[in-house]
Amino acid sequence: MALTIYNTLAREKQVFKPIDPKNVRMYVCGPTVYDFAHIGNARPVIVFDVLFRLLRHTYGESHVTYVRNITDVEDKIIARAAERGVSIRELTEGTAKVYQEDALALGNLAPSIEPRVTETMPEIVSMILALVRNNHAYVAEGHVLFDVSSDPDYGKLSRRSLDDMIAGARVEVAPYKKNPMDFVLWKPSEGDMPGWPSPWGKGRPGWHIECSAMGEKHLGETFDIHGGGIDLQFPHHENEIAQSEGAHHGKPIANYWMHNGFLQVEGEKMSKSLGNFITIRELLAETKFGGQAWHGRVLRLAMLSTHYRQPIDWTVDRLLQTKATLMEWARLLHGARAAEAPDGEVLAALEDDLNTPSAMAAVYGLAGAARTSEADRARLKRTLGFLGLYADERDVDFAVGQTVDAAQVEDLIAKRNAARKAKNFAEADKLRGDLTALGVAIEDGPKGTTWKVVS
RNA sequence: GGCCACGUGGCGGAGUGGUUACGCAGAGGUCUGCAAAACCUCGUACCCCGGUUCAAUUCCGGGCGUGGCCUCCA
Repeated sequence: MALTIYNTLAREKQVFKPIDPKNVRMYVCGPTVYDFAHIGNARPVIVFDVLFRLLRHTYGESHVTYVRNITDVEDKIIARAAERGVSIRELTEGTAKVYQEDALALGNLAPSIEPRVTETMPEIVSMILALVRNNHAYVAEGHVLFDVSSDPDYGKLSRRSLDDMIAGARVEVAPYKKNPMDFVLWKPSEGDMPGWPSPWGKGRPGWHIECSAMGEKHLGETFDIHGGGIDLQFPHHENEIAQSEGAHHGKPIANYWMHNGFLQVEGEKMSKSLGNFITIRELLAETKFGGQAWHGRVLRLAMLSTHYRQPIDWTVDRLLQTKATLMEWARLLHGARAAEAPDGEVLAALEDDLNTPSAMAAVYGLAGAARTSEADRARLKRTLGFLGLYADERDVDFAVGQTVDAAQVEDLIAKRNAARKAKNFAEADKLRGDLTALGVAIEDGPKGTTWKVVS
């Protein structure tokens, strides 16, 4: 079966045809590193990691290039660094490191390239020069602005017309703009603000140009897939298209645009003012959400349980259910060997525009078969590994931060079994109650009593 | 105000113009000292109102609800 992708540009599912099967190229907008990433930021990272894995499987591991940038120049970074009294570099390096650790903990592969804006200045400046040369940009009061009226296709991704945008605009229009929708490519930096030399004086790039420049630098003028959150569709991606295609004489920047849906927390928009703002780090290492810390793979599977284009509601309930599922699989797979290839049904579901819920249905079927068949166990292990959902964890590993005293548990079990032998069932049941209170469930099997930590 | 998504059984969540996934929870059963695990059985749901159609949850229109973008938030 062929991979199909919902292309935002066309508003329909299309069969994916790479420009060069020997080098399939994907760009995904990464974080602006001024603060820890929140759980909403994790969605595109996980979703496009699954796509990365699928592409690697289809075209070969060495034939896919995945670029996910780190934006380390931005006004919010400048403000935050000043606020904390640290250097910009300290702030961005520290935040980027946490981001990479978080991404890894969520079971993601590292992208092929993680470029930084600070390392892309020459390319940014030369792209702006090209835009000025092609009459798509103009200089005004030390700024360089993109002239939207020069681009008849402006608005093609978000399907808005310039007229609509201007009518609905509530933006304060800078006096030096020719058109209210014109956006900044380069702006002046004064005093000790971070700045780089340019033909227009010391300055720094505007918000959108960095992605255009990094895409071109690492993937060429036209690449296959561009991904990101739906909220970036306008203006960020629209402007990326305008810039890259303006600089490249109309050559498309990407053939397929993919957008993941928004995330809500317990039915509400996540926001600092509502007090439900939650970072990946807090979910992994603190007990702020749902009273416990969560294993990264729990967060990953929870994210993949909804199709990427649907809105997702991030709830404690969902995490509890997901965790139980993963613990079950981990118990089932302990000691299993991995098969050669992931399950065909799962792959087929993923090839249908990354239908992860449908893929999970196939996984459940496999898990059922795996209870009695060693071959299916092997296949399940390989498939979950492929999805980034299993790497030989034990079930207890998913119960993050819930430590139990194994010696105490064994002792209680021994006492209970003694009571059972003596047919003192009232005492046996009391001891079981004690174990339950410790968060331990027991099973009397033919080979004796086993126990496990439960959520 | 303008533009755009989404609304499925108790919960989560695919999908489809007519045979209605899958997971969790729940009910009954086999089993068990009691349980658990395992296994078997059980759920005809698709926001509202019109329209198209032999037939709509699925297509079209309107309404309501939720959310997104237009305020450099993925």
